[in-house]
This record gives sequence, C-alpha cells and structure tokens, in this order.
Amino acid sequence: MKFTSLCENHLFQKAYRGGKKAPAHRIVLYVLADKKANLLKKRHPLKRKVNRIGITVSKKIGGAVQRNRAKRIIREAYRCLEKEYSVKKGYLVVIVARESIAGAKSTEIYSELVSAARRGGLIQ
RNA sequence: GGACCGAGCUGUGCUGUCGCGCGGUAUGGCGCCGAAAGGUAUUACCGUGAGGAAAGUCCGGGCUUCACAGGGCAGGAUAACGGAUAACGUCCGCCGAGGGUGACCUCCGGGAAAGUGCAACAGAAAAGAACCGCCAUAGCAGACUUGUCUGCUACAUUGGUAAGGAUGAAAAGGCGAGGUAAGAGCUCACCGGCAGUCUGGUAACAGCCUGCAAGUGUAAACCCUAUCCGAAGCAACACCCAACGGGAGAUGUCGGCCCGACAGUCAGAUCCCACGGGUGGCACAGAGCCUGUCGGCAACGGCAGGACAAGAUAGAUGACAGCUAUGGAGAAACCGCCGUCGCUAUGCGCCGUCGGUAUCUCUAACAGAACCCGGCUUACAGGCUCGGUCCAAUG
RNA sequence: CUGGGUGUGGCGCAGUUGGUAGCGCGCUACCUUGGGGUGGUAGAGGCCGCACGUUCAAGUCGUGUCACUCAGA
Repeated sequence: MKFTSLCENHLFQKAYRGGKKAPAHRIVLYVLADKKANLLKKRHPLKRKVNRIGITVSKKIGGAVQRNRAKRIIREAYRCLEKEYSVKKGYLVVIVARESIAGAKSTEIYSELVSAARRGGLIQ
C-alpha cells in the first residue's frame, strides 16, 4: 500500500490551525477534512478515497538517524492502523513527533495512535 | 610476562511474519490523470538496495555553463629540499630544529645586511645609545726612590672608553686568559655567527680549511621574493509544454576596477510584476577496487587476470518477535597452572592472577547516500593481524 | 550548495595599531527611614565557547574544532 504524502507547507499550516488536535505522550495527531478529496479520488487509479499523510519530525529529535527512525516508526504505526481498523478516508492527517519519541518501539506508538485516532474521529 | 610505539583490516549474524525504493519478466490496459508536455495503474515472481567515516564542507579535480572566455591591476592561496599525482594546502622520502632511555613522535620550517611600523611597565638607554661611571686632564696635600706613587677636590672645558650600573622577555656575541691610562675581538683558546674554496649529496644540507666582525626581536604586523589561481556551481545546465500579458527601460554580457570583444538603443537588449509543470543531467565502468608480477627505499607507476548494476525528491534500504550464533561486562559455581602464607609438611587448606567449562543477567559505538571522484578534519563500543622498542626473567 | 555573523560576570552588551578585563540591570552587606521604596557607600561574581600554536606577553593574531544564527540560489 502506497501512501499519498503531504508536502506543501500551507497544508500543514491549515491542519495545525483548523484541524482537530489529539495529543498523546509521544505524538500529536491533527485531522482535517481534505477539500481536494474528490479530485484525488478522480486521479487515483483505483478510484478510492485516500488520506493524505504528513509526518513532522523536528530537529529537536536528533540527527538524521533518529529522525529517520521516528518517521519509519510512525509510518509503520499508521500502516497497522489502516490494516486493523476501517479508517475514514478523505482527510489530511498530520502526525507530529514529540521529543520523547526517542527510543520508542513501533507497537507503543501504534497503541498511542489508535487512541488518538479515536479521539480525532478517524475511527470508531 | 609487563609497559609501550607504528601500520593495516573489520565495524554483529541468522530465522519467521508484515512492509518500502529502483530495475526486469509476465499479467493487465489502450483506459485514466493533466491545458499540454508528460506520467501510469493491479497482481505475481526474480534481481538489487548506505558508510568508514555516507558527517563537517576544509582543500583539489572531473563535468556543465558563462564575449567560445582575451590582457592588465587588484585580490587570494602556498612556503626548507627532492619526488609522487589529473590535481592538491594531500602523500612519500630526506634535511634542519625540538621532545623521548628507546621503537618513534611534533613543527605555517622562505626573507629582518630593501623599506616602514611596534616593543606596555620598569630602566640611563628598547635600535646607528651615552645618563651615571671609569681614564686622561687641572688644582691641592702627603710620601720618598726627586719624578713617580697615593689620597682628596673640581668636573667649568676637551678627549678616550663601553668594564660596571637595582630594570626588563630582550641591553649590542658568550666565557676564560693576555693586554691597557682606563678599556674594548684589541690579541689568543674553546663555543656561537657570517662569507668563500674544496669534498660528499640531484638538492635542502653536512664536513674540513681559510677569512671576516656586520650590531636585538617581531613578517600567525605591513611588506618583499618564488610558484599557482578566470568565475560560478547539478537548485549548475540542456530540452519540451503552458503563457507571450502589464510596467520600467539604455545599457547589458561573471566577480572589485580598467582595457578589449560581442549584443542592443523604441521593429527595443535587459530587468521587474504573476507563474509554473515535465523530461534529461542521474545511476553500466572508472584519474576507481582486488589479486599476481616487474621497477622503485617509499608514495606510486607498468603489465596480466578478475569482480562490479543503490539512485530517492517530505526523500526507500524498515518494523516486530525469537535464537545453544558473535563480541564485551558482571555475578556466583567447578576444574587446571603459577605464586604468597599457614599447618599435624613428598600433602592439605586459605587468598590472589590467568586460562577453561557450562548457567544467569545486562549491553550492542559513531552514525543515513542526494552529480561523481582524490584527500583532510572530526565522531566512534569493541575485535583481529603484522612489524618493532624498553624493562624484568632464563625454569 | 554557497556566502556572512556571533560566542566576554546571572541577563543585555562594550573592549583596534597585542601590554592591569569593563558598563548597565540584577545580587550581597551596611547607612538613610517608624517600616518599605528611592538614594548613598562598600563588595562578591570571569580558565573571554574549546584545543593547539606565534609572541617576552593573546579577549585581541593564526590554524583547527564545537554551538547558535542570518542571507541567497
């Protein structure tokens, strides 16, 4: 499964301002309805709605190795989330790593992401 | 055995489940997205996928573009000598200086007899020095050997000196002897400096001999000398699609300046305003790596053979679990060697170092390609190999 | 990728041809006041980001390095 990535800075800004915020110990989740969801559905080869995912890892986390690991763990956790639950589609999802993510396992992040997604309204 | 020195290599592995980038084959499709250029779904299989520093971006190149790029000034870099190299500020060798008992290590290590500047405080004086002093000189007194010696005073004058003077980082070669009115490289020995001949060496330089006496330090102060350097960087740059609108406008074309060359001056170079998207560059192959051999003290070079496919663009190379794998640390247990001590002494016991066996626990360095190479620097848990030095010992 | 800048008392900053490290705020003690503030006097507090070097002498000069920060494409 391929992710549709979020890369424009203004979309991040919109998600921070207008999105639903669901903080946890090691991550913060922002969810916002995607205005271009229908356009993306049209462009998608299988005509599915998708969520656009953005992962933010600041330099506070550490060097390139630590930041890459944080991104991988978060991506893995989100992948498990889509696999286990029926995630609502058509949203901008921004996941921000906090400084305490150093040394965490992906299963721990996964459980935090599940509760955060429940509060953010992505899953029941 | 202990303490070191130098060089090189290495940088956990395996299994299971899930997952990612790129390439290929098959499947699938002739659609879909987009204004266009262009891109391309799904599924399966195969192949492949981070480093010694990928890092810092400190040097040097390749490559690309810039009047097809030319001259001068300015500016920058380097700094004993010889070599290696595409090149270097790198590497090798060697010289000199310094450190270490030694293996060996460290050094921005040209020029101060071309010029300018600076040297606080202290000190007479901090760079073509003369304040005090010493001596000559003048006067007086004394002694006697009757023209010498000693002492005192004056330094008003003139001259000779640089021995001594509380300083300072540094005081005009050092030190000893001779010498002198007093002194002084004035003379001599030793040491140091400079110049020259000769010898050795490609050279820096070293050695011997002869001669000379110039007057401090600082060029990581300006500077001088020699050599080298055009500028920018893959967000370079080339091409394609869209747009071709509005405004400024006489200069623009690579940096600071000048010259030269080219383009342009209203059919208007160029700049600004709004603005992209895509493809190539760019992932096959080299100044590269490994092995052998020859040349060379070595860096390195010649020849022969061999292996080789990361290529993203919010950025893949992973997540989780397990292991009688691997390394390290610790714990207690057993066995063995050696040593000390004690005793009821050809043995036993206690303690210690080292090694081995199996068990348990903990731990796994620094760190992530982004156009590509050669170096440098910095970070780093450990492990392995080779060569060498010093000390102790000789069963 | 390229080019700059800054690290000095707790905080904000000075410090030029190298020669005793300073200013303001803050802090401490004392005086002033019935008490506090204000005011006054005195004082403490610095390996000048780190390392090596040049020099008689380094905050200053050179090289390396670490951290922070700005600008441009």
